[in-house]
Amino acid sequence: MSFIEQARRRQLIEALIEGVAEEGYAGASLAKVAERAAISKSVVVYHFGTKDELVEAAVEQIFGEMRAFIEPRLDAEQTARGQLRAYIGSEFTFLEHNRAKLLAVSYILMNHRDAGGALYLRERSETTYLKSVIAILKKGQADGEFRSFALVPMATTLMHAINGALAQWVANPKLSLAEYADELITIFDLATRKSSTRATGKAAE
Amino acid sequence: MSFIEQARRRQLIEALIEGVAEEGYAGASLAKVAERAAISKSVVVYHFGTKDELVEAAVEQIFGEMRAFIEPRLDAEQTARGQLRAYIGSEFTFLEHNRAKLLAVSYILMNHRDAGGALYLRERSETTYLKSVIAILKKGQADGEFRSFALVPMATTLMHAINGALAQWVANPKLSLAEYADELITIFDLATRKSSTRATGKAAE
Amino acid sequence: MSFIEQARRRQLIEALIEGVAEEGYAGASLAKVAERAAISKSVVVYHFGTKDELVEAAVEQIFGEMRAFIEPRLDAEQTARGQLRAYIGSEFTFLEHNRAKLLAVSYILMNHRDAGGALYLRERSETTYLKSVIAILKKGQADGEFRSFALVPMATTLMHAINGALAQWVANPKLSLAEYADELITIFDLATRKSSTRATGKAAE
Amino acid sequence: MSFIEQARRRQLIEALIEGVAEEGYAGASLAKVAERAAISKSVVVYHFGTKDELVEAAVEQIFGEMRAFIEPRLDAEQTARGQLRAYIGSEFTFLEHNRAKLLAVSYILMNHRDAGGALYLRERSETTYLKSVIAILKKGQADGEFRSFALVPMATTLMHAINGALAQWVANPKLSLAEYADELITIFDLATRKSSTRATGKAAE
DNA sequence: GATGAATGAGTTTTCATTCAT
DNA sequence: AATGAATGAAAACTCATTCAT
Repeated sequence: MSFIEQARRRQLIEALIEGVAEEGYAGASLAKVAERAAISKSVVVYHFGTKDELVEAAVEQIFGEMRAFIEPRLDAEQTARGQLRAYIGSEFTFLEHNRAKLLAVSYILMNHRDAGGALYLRERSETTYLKSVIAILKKGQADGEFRSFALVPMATTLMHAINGALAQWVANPKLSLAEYADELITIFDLATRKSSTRATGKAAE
Repeated sequence: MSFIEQARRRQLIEALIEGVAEEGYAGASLAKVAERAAISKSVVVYHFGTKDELVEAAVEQIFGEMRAFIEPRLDAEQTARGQLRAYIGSEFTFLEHNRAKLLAVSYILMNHRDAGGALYLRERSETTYLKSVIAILKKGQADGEFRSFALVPMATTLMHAINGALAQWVANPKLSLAEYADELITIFDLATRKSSTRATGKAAE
Repeated sequence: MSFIEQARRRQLIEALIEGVAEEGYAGASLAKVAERAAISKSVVVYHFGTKDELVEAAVEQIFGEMRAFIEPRLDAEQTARGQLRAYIGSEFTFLEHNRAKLLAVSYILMNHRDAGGALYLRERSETTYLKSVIAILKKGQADGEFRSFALVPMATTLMHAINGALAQWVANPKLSLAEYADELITIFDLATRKSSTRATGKAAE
Repeated sequence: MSFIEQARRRQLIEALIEGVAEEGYAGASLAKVAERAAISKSVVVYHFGTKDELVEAAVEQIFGEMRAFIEPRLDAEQTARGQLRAYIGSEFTFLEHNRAKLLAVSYILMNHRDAGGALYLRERSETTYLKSVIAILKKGQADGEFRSFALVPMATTLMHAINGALAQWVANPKLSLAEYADELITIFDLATRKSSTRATGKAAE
């Protein structure tokens, strides 16, 4: 892929993200993206072939960035409990610097359907992100750090809790994300730990 | 409002709900609603004046039904802890019998914007539903049942947790909602109770 | 169907026919049809739902008119030979007064494809028109009027011969259709009759 | 013209022919041709300047090949009757090995128009092919082999008869072209010969 | 020789809305 | 109370072509 092509693709994906973050999924229209990028609609088609491919490329990219940001922070932790805190913390850090991206993703996952009307991207997000949270939870149970609970509801709740933070932040931009993150860390610490365990650190304060 | 008018409105709102639940927010178009109700587009306009008014009427109605279902179940509980469990339980019971309605609401809240591009319905849902959860949490803290935590993140998390259950259920229709509800009850029981409190019953198992 | 609806459909079909006759299949575009009818594109969609339905409605109508014109003229003849002459003669008479319609049909049959890329209308024309010619030929052979020959090539040749006349007429509008018809009558008279038969009348001159 | 240039032109013309034969005139678009040839659109433009020139080059080439195939076979015959049979026979032989080419030509002749909207290629085909048939017919009449008939209708009918065979073959690929050719030979033998003439050979069987 | 990039005009279709009846 | 008719704007996409490299 040529340099100019890469630049254009990046520019168009950015335009899409901004548009969707501001206007909702309607901001993903070829016309809106082209206007934001100050080019003609056909350029978008030229570089992506299809609206769907643009949207999917954007999601892939954001997912990739998130993974690249979060994974090393998880690997730096030994305990499942530490990983859980690191997961929430790094999601929030990422969120803080990528509001538009996460907003865009959440609009797209809710609205983007293939020709058959299926929400295939939703599924992909589940399998990608849910799985990594579930892995942490499983490890915590295996290591005796976590109590026994059903994995899917806990993981789903955590992911939607972060999404809820995003929604709150959008509604109220003065919200302190750091404090919000601490609250979530405590909530999931309490929700997952073995009840006999005397919690130490923040969660027990 | 005449009887026939009421019937029509109910019919059209139902058509909208089905359409949105199946096809996403695109299912809210006048043409789709009219087709589903097997009448002409102009009838919809006649009874609601505007697409927006139809959509908003649908949301109002669903919100009303939820309130009517949940509130008495909350009032039957004395303790905040009991109310919290009742809240989650009755949300799930409602969900079980009103999948399409809640699905439709979640699509609409995410997509419906006024002429100026504002998501005003989202705000309304927050003020309505969040507030009732916050009231429970506040009472629990005042009565010494709950630990000290920030109200908004906890309430937001709970509401999005329920939304997460809906999403999981849509993706996997065989999911046991009762078990899922129990898990959530435990999670929020653990997350809210005073740490010194020795939980009894399910939550502590 | 209301009166105004019928009128619009007739008008739009007419616009389509004129457009296609003048500009080829490209003249069947919604924009061109709408412009010719001096209305907006959406009116066409309103009345036909789809471009394909408009095109197919036009073809049906023309086929119907042809059938209505030709069939009684065939029924008025007792012998196969007479029917063959009547067929050619009435096709030419029809052609003379419906140049645009037949031109349009021939463009459409050559170009109109369904979503899968199949030329389904061609097939329909074959089964409709070829069959009636084949019936005449069969009868002629059964009655001993015609020699033995393969039905499909003869029928196909006749139909394409008439199409050829249309093409010639378009290229050269001063062409005498009556004389051309006489030539074709003779050609197919000679081609079909029993070789022992002494032809009488024009064909044998 | 360099060797590589020639090769490219041949390749592109071939891609055009295949595309048009399969998809109709829409298969003649630059994008489709380029995709079929697995090169970029600009290559097509580079070698032909214009879509129209590509299309016309393709037609020229096919016409040339037909002429090269048929002419010697005509020259090998002394009598007009023999030439007529040879013409039909060699057209069919050519057709049998060049289905896509003839299909493509027939789509192009029907659809390709210049900027002014004129079907100039049609005219060219008439003057090229019709003329050679007319020459045969004229000779047959001059030599007393053929009866008196109008030249244009007979020649047009013959040419369209062959086209009809192509159409039948496309609709029904199991069709025996050899038998079909024999039928046409007989038909035009009977249609052209002097009525007193006792036909010999196949036509009179 | 070949191609990547861009474009404006064109395609069919969906949409919310207005208006007269 | 209902609806048929019409519309302009917008949607995604295709097309032939131009231009710089």
